[in-house]
Amino acid sequence: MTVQLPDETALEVPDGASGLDVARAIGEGLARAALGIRVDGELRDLAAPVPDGARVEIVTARSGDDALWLVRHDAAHVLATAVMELYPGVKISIGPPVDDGFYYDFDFPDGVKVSDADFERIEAKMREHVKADETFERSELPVAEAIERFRAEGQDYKVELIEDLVRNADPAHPVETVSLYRNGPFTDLCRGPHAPSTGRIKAFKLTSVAGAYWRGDASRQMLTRIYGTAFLSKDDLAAHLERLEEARKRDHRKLGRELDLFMFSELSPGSPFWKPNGQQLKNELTALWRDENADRGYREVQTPIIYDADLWKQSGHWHVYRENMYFTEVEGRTMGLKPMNCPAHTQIYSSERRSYRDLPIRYSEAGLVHRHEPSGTLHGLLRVRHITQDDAHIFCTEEQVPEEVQRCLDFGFAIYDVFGFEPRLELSTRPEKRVGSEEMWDRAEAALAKALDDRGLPYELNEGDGAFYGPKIDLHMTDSIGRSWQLGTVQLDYYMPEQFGLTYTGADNAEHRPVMIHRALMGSFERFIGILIEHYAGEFPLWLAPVQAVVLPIADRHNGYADRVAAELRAAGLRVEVDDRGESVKRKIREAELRKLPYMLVVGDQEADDGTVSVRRHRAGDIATEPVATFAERATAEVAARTDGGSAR
RNA sequence: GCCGGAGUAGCUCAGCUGGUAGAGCACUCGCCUUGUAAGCGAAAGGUCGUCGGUUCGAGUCCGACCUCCGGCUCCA
Repeated sequence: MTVQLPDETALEVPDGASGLDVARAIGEGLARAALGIRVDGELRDLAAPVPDGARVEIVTARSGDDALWLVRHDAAHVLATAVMELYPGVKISIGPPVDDGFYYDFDFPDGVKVSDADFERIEAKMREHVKADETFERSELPVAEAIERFRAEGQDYKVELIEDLVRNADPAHPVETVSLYRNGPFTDLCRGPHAPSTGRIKAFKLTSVAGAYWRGDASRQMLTRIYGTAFLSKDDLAAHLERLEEARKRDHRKLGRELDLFMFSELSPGSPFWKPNGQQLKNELTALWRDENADRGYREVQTPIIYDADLWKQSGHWHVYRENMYFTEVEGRTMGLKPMNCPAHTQIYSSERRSYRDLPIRYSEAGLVHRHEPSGTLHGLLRVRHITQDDAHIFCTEEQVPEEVQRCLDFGFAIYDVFGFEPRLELSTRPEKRVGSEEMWDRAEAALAKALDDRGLPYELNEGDGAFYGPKIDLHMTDSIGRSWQLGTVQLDYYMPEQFGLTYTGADNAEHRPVMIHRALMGSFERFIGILIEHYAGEFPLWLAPVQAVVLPIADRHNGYADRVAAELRAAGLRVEVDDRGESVKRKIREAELRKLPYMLVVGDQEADDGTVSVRRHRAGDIATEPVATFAERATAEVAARTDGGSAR
């Protein structure tokens, strides 16, 4: 028979040849290096038979993700092997490879707690199995036998997995057998594939331990998940750990403290305190948002943060969202802090009679909302309870929906472009806890999908993750260590206009129901700034930098001149400090560099005589000695352009 | 909310098996008057997250709670 190789050549191999046979036919060296194969696009064991005419690709350490996937999958099994030996009575569940490594979930016997202090011991045991270079052997077992086997071993989770496999199978292709993989003393229920043997894991490390619900279900058993990572060389592992270390340096929580941007207090968990520097940055961002809103036909409003529960009953929040809201009793009335601005905006809408000629009406609000996020989910600025949204609600006719949604997307991309962000798009559809009719959801979901498709934008379908009142298009960004966060959102809502009885008078002089579009582009200033800090690693573009320049007099006698320079620059609209402490220039520069201040202006006898400043740019070093006015022009132009001035990394 | 870990000076961290707290940097003061990433010296600074327990004695051991960190669930 023949197989197709990636370079389009055909290779003659004996009937029934395995992947290894194919590799051998190409070369002995390749056969030794082979970890697995891709057959017609599917990753398989090296030992798997190859069908006649198949396209076969040999996976080696140089195959990138395929190779990592195999080795990490292997490492997960080796982890389970070690844990089974060290902790008799442990029950195993699942252990897949993931983005940066792998994990395995265990149910340890009562009283056994595993922490990272145990990693050394577990890793040592894992090393033994890697060194032994145990072969991964695949076998197939009839379902009944497999269940019996795992039941006998007390591996209840495996039994449940097999039973579910059988139950959820396509009736046309019932599951009759399951595959097992054995390495050394350990056998696991596993679909595969695996590399030929444990010795192919050239470098691994356990990284963390965490709780994880069995099958991701919060009502079920909490298992212990051990995370690790594995690579094809020690250098790759070292490089990976190095990257993690670098990522930690740009963690917004660390930079927020170091750069004096914000702080937290135990007395108000999940609520940032903006310090002057952080507030300055937030103000600049708000100014950008205001400018852009004004350009696009939005009118800014501000609404109260606390309302009678009646409002929340009418909006649906009371029924669906109460758990996440803060309530208080005042003179016998139940009042709730707003978790969203939408009901408030409907009040303004319905305060007047509206004509079709008025639509679309676009209200924007830097709205302050409070949500009682579960304590375990709070995370710096990225998950807070005190949220300032760059919110807006558009009231329009059904016909106007497509254009308004497009405008929102355009607006979002325009904002993200300022920072060089490339968000990932998601379309989130009807959730389980929802309001409104199925027909309404069909209509709304179709409208959003069409908006994305019309522009050919790639997006992910996130089923069941919509808002309770309507589907949404979300813009996601990742933080410094690769966690994804939702920022912007555009939500289509037919429900709330109905609930609040919103109307407009049409050209036919009859009353009609408007449609509401909820949209936040940055999402919240808190989360957006968190991402921004990590994106810039705290080295903000000039327009955002809380302090844009610091004047550094060389000796006390230059303080007067330094003050005059600062005054001139402030008059030009720049945010300038003078460091007139009796410290050395070296020290002042070092500290300014650590504060990541964009410009340092050194002034001494020479500069005072000539009316100049010696300009040093953060990271770049000395760039010029120029008249104060020239520097002012340089800096104000940079600010006006809202460019990153080359500081983004 | 759930599982695990952690909480010592403003920050980063020491403090062995219980014997009433220590360093560097920062802050304050003094000297130095400085030319592109740390000048020198002195003083000061802590209810060891909170509350309770064990003990002659608790930063250290035990319990509860709070907050933070890593995940899980959740993220309207």
